Amino acid sequence: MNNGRFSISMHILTLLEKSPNEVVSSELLAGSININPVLVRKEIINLRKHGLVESREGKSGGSYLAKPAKEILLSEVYEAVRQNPVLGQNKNKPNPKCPVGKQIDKHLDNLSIEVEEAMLKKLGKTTLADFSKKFN
Amino acid sequence: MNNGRFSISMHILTLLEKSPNEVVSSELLAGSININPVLVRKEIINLRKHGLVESREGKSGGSYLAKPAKEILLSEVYEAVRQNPVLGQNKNKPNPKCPVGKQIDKHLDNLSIEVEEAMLKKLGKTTLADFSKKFN
DNA sequence: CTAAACTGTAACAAATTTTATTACAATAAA
DNA sequence: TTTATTGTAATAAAATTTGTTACAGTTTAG
Repeated sequence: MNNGRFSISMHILTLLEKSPNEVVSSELLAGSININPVLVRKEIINLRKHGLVESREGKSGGSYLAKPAKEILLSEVYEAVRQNPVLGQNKNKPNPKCPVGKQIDKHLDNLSIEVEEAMLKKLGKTTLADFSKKFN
Repeated sequence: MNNGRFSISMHILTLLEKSPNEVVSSELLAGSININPVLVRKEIINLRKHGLVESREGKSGGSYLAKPAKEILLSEVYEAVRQNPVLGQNKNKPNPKCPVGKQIDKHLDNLSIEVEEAMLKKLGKTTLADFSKKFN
């Protein structure tokens, strides 16, 4: 669940990267992403918690990158927004009386972890700076 | 969106693998997964469309694997249930007047494709038979 | 030193998506 | 020819995500 958060975070981070030495307001970010400023602020709280951005309150407040874009790996962004295993998970508990039902969650979790490792390895090869460079 | 389908499909396929030379009803599958039989049937329709299972209608009907478990790659299962890019996607159109907003969807899509390739490569190394062997 | 422009946060509402339920025609075996 | 089962549609309920409103707290600019 909760898809779309990676996109939103990447959008925020890219905009911040494009505004060095500036403090960007949630309103401005929301205008580019086209979502509600409150959602932006919530997402920023999360990014801050993971050490990717910093914010300043009060008038002419806003956010900025907590470290150089070259040092922000996209795998860090993924990990910051990650909530569930990539391969999903059962919401209902499978039947424990069934030999398959009894164990499937564990095996699917293991599989998900392996797949996630492969993803993170791939994402870890790109930095925010690399990503940002793609924009003309 | 729609997570949980990979788990459900894997559960179905594992149960079918564990019942060779048998035809398994949606009711029985639903009982192990602990979801509604109609959902199982819908998921089976999808798996059938992708050539992974076959079904028989009428009394003592049900489903069975369309080919040996050794020939079913978990990447095929993923592709069968795949609906959206792994990294998610924006629901709102970003602001086209913003240089970042204008291009971000394209760049995120490209990134998602690369990441998905890494995932599929990993998943392609395991067959349904391998997965099923993990169950005692 | 006060008004203005922000962030942080909570509470709630709306929209969307997922999951469940009910119902029944069609099919095929017993 | 009755019974168990799939296929499928329609609808309802539940869960999740997204949006909105409101406002206290903070900081800076004038």
